[in-house]
Amino acid sequence: MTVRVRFAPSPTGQVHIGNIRAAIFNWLYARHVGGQFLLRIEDTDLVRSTKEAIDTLLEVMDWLGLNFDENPPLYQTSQLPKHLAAAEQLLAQGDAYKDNKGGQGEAVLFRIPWETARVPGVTEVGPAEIALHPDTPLTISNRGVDFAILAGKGKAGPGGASLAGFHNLKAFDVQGTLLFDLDAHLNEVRGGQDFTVPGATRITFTRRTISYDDIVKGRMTKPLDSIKDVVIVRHDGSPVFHLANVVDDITQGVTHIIRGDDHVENTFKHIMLFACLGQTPPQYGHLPMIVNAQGKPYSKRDGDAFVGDFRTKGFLPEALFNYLSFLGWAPGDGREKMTREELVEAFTLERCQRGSAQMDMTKFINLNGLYMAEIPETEFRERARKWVAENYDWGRELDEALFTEVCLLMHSRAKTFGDLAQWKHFFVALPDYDEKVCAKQFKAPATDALKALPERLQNLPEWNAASIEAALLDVSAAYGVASGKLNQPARAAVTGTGIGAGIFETMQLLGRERCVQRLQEAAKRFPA
RNA sequence: GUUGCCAUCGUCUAGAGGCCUAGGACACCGGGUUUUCAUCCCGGCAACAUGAGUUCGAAUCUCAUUGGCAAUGCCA
Repeated sequence: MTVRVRFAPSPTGQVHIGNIRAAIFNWLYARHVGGQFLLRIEDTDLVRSTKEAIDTLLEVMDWLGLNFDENPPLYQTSQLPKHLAAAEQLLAQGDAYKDNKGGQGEAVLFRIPWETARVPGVTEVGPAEIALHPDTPLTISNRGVDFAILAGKGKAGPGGASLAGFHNLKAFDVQGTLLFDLDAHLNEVRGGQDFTVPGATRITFTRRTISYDDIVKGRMTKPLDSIKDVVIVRHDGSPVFHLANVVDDITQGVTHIIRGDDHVENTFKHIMLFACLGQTPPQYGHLPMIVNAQGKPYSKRDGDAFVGDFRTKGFLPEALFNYLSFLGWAPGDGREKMTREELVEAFTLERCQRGSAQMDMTKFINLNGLYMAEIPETEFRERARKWVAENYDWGRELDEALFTEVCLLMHSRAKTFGDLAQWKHFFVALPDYDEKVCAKQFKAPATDALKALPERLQNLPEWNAASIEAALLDVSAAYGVASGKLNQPARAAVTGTGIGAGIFETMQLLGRERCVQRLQEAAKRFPA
């Protein structure tokens, strides 16, 4: 059977790296096994879903090269009739019921099945017992068992779950007297009669669990007495995520569901939904969350981790793709910088991490720098040219020959295209002087040497890096500045900063006139 | 509260009982590449959450504790 996986975002804002990482892993898995990668837009939240969000999502996926099969994607809103039909089917089968649970009107609830022969992975584990808080009466009905548990320090805690969780339920009071025996009233309860049992302090029942094998986390188990019936259609008639999600996965023939850790609890309900709809549940794999510097999973409110932001900051899509692939996964052979093809080749869900991973911007910037360095010179120049034209005032029109030279000189120093903002001084009359750097550099005896430099430069017979260096050395000697110690002051005066390419080459590129002009300007602005 | 999941250097990770006095990468510190920055090279710092057990032997297995996260919605 062909593997079919999907990425199912809800277009209610920007996509953050947690979401897109799930998309990347799905994509990688599909491409690795030669399966299909599907896109489904879960736009059922009509209030918050926007066209813009869908557009940015598509744009970001395209930018990252996350091509999906079966275009156009499936829009969840288009599936409404199928969702409702599924709810009808469940209702007709007795697997769902209507109830005015929240007092807002009648909703449809999926009933955790009492008979579980249809559901894979359900096993009886044996007798269980729960201590109850006596202030809240125990209620038993076809909609579930409800009670307050006796928590630490005699406090009451919320308890209860679906009726299916409590086979052979018996309730006792503090003396041990049997107050209620579900087996004796089973038909009445399942027929719709409610029972209230005040004064119960202890219940016993046969515990059953549902388990499945998670591709990344291993065998997962949850007791049925911790699962409540779930609303699948709201009082206003709109289907809820659980229903829509499962029905769409059936429609799209999804075989493997790879998603974030936060969905593990839902999985048990979804498996039962699949089973009650007559389908074999797909395979599940739950990815660890990506957390921020505070250790919290990224949310739409984090602002900083939107995928689109990395693009506008000048990061390379292949670097982001590579970096995100390594959050929660590693090939195990020490490789870290891998091409998309290598990643597809090496990727397996079995090697996914189980614990959450924190994004480290520094490491990402470093990796991006590696990718930047590797761009061939001509291509780099074209991309850089485009970048400055689109992002900076000074970049729209500039000396093209000079730009080519600057690229050659500065390429290795650019970790992201965003770093190109520092190239500004090459293309404008005066640099933006960094006050702190200048204050540090402009001190005697360097200042005097600096003042003498313009004249010296004017008279240089040749203008090249070697002659400039000689001139600096000369002036240094004349004013008692140690050899080489004039370089940084000169850099500050000419470029405004303390960092950059070799100062002689930089000055050569800038040209004699501008160097002289800037040296004089610096002397004026920062009289020592 | 309850249930579930997770736990190796600051961060991402390697590690599936002896190959581990725990390896790599980023960051950091020091040095070198004709004294900035970047690149490159060399060196250094730095971790198995804690406690019991199983075993001849445990980062690896078991249990407990602690901590983190998640779920517990008519959000998705």
